[in-house]
Amino acid sequence: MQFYNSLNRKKETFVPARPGKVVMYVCGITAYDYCHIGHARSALVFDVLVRHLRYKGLEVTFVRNFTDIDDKIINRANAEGRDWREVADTYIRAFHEDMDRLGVEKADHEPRATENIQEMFAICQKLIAEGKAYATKEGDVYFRVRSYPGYGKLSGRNVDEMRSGARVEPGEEKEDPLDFALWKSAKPDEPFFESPWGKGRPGWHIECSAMSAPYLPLDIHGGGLDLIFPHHENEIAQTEAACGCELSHFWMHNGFVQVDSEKMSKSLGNFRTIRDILENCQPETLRFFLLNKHYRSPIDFTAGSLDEAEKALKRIYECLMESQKALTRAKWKKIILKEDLLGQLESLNSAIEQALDDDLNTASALGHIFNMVRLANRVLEDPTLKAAEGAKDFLEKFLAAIKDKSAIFGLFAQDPEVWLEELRGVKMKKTGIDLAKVNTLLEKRLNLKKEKDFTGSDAVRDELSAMGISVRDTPEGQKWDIS
RNA sequence: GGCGGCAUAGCCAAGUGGUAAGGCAGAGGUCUGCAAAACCUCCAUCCUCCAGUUCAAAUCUGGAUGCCGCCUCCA
Repeated sequence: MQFYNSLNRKKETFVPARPGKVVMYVCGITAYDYCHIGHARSALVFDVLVRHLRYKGLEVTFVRNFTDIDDKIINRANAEGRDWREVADTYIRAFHEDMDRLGVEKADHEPRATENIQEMFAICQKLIAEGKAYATKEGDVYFRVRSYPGYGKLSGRNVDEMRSGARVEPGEEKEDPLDFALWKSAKPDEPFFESPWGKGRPGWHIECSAMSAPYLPLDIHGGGLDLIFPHHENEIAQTEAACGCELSHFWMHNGFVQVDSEKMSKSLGNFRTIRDILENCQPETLRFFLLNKHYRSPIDFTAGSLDEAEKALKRIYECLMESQKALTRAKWKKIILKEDLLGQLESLNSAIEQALDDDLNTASALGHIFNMVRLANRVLEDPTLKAAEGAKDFLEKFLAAIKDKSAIFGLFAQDPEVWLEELRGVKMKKTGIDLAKVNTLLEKRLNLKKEKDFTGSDAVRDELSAMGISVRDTPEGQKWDIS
């Protein structure tokens, strides 16, 4: 297995520190608003990573934190006249709801910043004692950036060339503009914790250092691309300066989701929340869309992108349904198959695993799923082949392979009929089509067809078509779909 | 100004040294009363451009152009 390690900017063979065991920490959300599609991507990418590692037989300890004290949470609480704790709780709950719907598994540990205040004190005190941090008269604690020689190794920055910290807020007493806050003194009316330096609250970066402390050293640390600087850089500095060990051997960062080729931002007003999107599509469609591209590439969310994902997924579910149906056959014929179907299936199956082993290439892996589907469709299409014992064997193995892989992707796991029915419901809701009217027309068409009045039945079909309904005739009768 | 990333068909998207996966859309065929779905066939002699390395490059190197991200809160 190899993954791209942001730390060295190249793919490296993944070897966990302890054989067979992986410790993975991913930066979770700051709980001040509903999650958007970008949060969904990050969660999904690392969800699939964990699933894949487990699939490979590794014992994974997965930690994903919550930031539940922060300026934005406080601002939101003030604006709504609520307690900040209540705001954080609300959005943490919402996070879990959204993630459940998307099929993102819970982390093994989901620490909250406010539950780890003592650990933050411990880190601060150790750093101060060793001269790597200092407290000011106001009760702020700053990290002495120049005391840590490795500063900038993740983001590829040079301390002497950085002008980032050149900004010093009024009232700050930094020794060096580069220094960043570990602990912030509380302004009047702000929530606070009693600390060795007076009333205050944690700086953002120290939270993750405290929450990851019980699990060190980490094999993989993940998060969004934007967190590389300053968040992850600072996290490395604090933790490594305090513990003297490596924070994480691998750093993995997921790319951004853009909306109509623009960055999602509050100011542009183009935020798309998960719950908003799921009003009009199945969770699995969003999941498929986000996994159908390599995790490090930027992904552009546009009006049509979910429709495309939906059609692609439907292709797979229809194939699964037909395969299941074909297997209900009672008698199978002894026919020698000309083609080595099982061999092809097997090589596709291993190609999927290889793709995931190579920097979690879900896009490539899903491509191979479609190749499997094509293979199965070919069997299903040929009446002779379909009845052969070899086909039975193939279809059983095909369904087993899909089921096996669905544990990694978190896709294709539902009952095909249920999923397709749901899809119809979603489309019905979206288009506002009247089910009763559709059924009336379908019945009318059926009767006309029985009377061989094809002109009449075609007229009804046109009428349905105008409504956005496509009808097809199958051995089991009329089937319809919203196009 | 500093650091980094990306550029593959109408669209989405894999491929990082051996001659272009997959999805959507499109064309023809099989099937069908006609359709639809499915299947079969076709759809990039070429991967932004220029130069170089190599027997061989979309893939490596240098340069150009374009787009994007980070450097301030951010998944």
